[in-house]
Amino acid sequence: MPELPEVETTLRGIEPYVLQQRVKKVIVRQPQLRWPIPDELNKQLQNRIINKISRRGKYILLHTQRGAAILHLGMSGSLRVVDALTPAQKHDHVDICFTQGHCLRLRDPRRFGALLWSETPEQHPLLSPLGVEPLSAQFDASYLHAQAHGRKRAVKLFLMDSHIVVGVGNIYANEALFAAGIHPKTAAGKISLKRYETLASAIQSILTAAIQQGGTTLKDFLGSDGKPGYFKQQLNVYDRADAPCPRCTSAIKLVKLGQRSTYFCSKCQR
DNA sequence: AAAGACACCTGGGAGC
DNA sequence: TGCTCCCAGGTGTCTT
Repeated sequence: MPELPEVETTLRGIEPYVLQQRVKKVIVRQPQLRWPIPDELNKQLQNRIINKISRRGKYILLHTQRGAAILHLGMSGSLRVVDALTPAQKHDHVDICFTQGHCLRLRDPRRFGALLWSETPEQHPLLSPLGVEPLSAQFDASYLHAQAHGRKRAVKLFLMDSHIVVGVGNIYANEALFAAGIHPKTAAGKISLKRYETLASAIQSILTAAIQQGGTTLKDFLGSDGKPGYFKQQLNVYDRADAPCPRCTSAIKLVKLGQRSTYFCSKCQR
């Protein structure tokens, strides 16, 4: 479900309700997410203050003075801030309740998300191998070009590999390659530095624009305020198989790459 | 070392 | 109406 813009939208939405709040208790209704929610989570968070909230890739971190909860929304996860008395609905798996009477509620129908605890989150095995942030200064054409050296895999899969760059999921990988005029099956290692310049800036401008619009709502993504994202209106290729290419009007093609739907214009993307 | 397939899980829509 | 099948915004892990 969420890619980087949706996670960032979620984070910004919940931040005012979470920062500097003291945790009263954690209610776990369904601990079986991608990995079991650790038993110690309530013990670690109870009576502690969330003094910082951050994002690394698609992970959201709720920091306390001595450790952090690590949260991932998977394909279908969402976070809402609700009054603690609001009845939990199906798939509302976890509440992090605060002393002020509200709580942060995690809903995740498919349960591909995760909620973990680490005293040293930056060294956590899920986080430490992650690649660069696409909106950071380290992400540029020469980084991509260097990482791609000698690689034969399709550039789209290369872009979606979180060990290279985080946060670029299926929607934005498709859109960025369209914007850059690069065919998604091109071997990552045979793309020139020049073309990586176009691609890197396309990724950054698309992610930035999507964040500004509150993310992309396909069917069920809602920001923590319950509003959808509006970026879907600007998707040029994603989910538009057979529709006319906005640039040249020829039909958008759909193929599978790494079992993921891949949309592109065979005329505009070479 | 790198690439590819598979796994986890539920719900929605298409087609019959 | 109801069944079956396919698809979905992610990503760690196992196999080649």
